[in-house]
Amino acid sequence: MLNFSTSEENYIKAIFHLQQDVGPVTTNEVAHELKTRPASVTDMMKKLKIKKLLHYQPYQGFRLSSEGTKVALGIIRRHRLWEFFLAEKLKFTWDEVHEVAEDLEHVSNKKLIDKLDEFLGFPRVDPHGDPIPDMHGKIEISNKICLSKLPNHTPALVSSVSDHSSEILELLEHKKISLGSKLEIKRRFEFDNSLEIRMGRQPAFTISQQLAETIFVTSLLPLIQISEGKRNK
Amino acid sequence: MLNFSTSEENYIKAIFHLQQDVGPVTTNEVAHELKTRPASVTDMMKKLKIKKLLHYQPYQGFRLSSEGTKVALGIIRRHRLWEFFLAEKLKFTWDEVHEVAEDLEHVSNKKLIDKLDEFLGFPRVDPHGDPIPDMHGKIEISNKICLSKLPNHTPALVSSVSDHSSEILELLEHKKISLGSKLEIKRRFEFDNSLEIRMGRQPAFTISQQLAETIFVTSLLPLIQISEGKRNK
DNA sequence: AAATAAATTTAGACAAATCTAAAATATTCC
DNA sequence: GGAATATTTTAGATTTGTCTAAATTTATTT
Repeated sequence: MLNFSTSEENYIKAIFHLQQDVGPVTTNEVAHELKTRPASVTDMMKKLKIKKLLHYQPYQGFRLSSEGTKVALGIIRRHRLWEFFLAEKLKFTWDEVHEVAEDLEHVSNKKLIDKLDEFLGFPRVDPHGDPIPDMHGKIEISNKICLSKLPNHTPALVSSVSDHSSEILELLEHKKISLGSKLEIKRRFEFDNSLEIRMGRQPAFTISQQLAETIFVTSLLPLIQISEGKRNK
Repeated sequence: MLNFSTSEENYIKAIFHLQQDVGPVTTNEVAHELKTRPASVTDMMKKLKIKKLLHYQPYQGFRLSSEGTKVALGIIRRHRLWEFFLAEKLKFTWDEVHEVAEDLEHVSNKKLIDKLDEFLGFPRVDPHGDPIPDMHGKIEISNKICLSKLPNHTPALVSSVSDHSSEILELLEHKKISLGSKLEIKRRFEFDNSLEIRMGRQPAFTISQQLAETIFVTSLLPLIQISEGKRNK
């Protein structure tokens, strides 16, 4: 595996993350994500295309190639292992780890990362609950669903949180929700889409729509797959 | 404290190390140390002079300013803490740590480094026996002397080794010499400047001039200061 | 299906860090 | 002390990654 510049790595990572949600990634999306200009994105896309890391036709958006995906998973592995290290060993709080890991992830010494992985006990998820790719680039795909889509009266475990800010951390700590918490929805309020939640034997409490949309859970019961109509055409 | 580019940091660090030995540092010395061209060094020196990190007059060589020294000590602190981490926690061997630390040292998040320091138990020296500056930039100055200058029959502790290669590691392991080993010189041979060494109750053995010159020791007895004539004029 | 708006790309410029080749300065040696 | 040599600096080019402004392509509206 070749080496890439910090800048190239940031583009690859951004595209990987943007790809998760939708189909092909657009110039503007990447520019917004990386706080750079669309023209700079175009320049870099040409470079990454030449290096065969992505598929790209002018004006058509881009998709990582399989090689590009491998590279992205390597970067994400490094990022998440460092996040785990920072939280677990150095006692950083949840909201602080991301920024530091942004720098550490670009140190791309394979032996370093594999030994770090071993030192940490081969953790499966980072402090936000996101899965850590293994040394071969394999990543766990879990059955996470957004809490706002969990059916009522269905016990589930909190498995990740998609916002990493100190503000959400403050709220989650106040409500004593953390990764692994078991909860279920008792009731949904139509007015503001807030949810009444039950955790263990504690009294029920409500959480806002915004919060419910950032929490992801794994159901403890098999869920009936709700069809979302046609998949991507 | 401002931030500096990886390249600027490498120049600052090189000058700091080269300064240790002699007086002002020359363009060629830095170029050689950093495997770059003299013209590149001159360019960077102008930049660092403007940033007040060093004193420099064309053709006169350079010296770090007190600000530049502070920056250098920060880089060295990061480098040596990471080396300690790699050796102690990730079980890297002695000769492997330097290269990886060369990359990690440029991640300059103060909180990261101070928490790493704490996690490691505030180590005083890195795996080669070189002192680690503390969070205020204070560095221990020890009374190390080169083993080749230790008087005969004077017990001393091995306190650092100035070569970090796998070749010297192999030799030191074979002779069972490590940091903290107590030894004394029994006899010197004029022919090749080899030394007969005694470690504990083991049988004496000899070491070459080359090896003696890379090992530094702290005498367990106060040594008479040998005058070296005039200091720097 | 034009006209307008939005997104994307191109063209050209710039800063950082490097290089080569030539010029300037210091040093060494007879 | 002056010629030869070594060192250092300058001048100008190159690469990477960025930018602005203008041109091009695609999408949206009426």
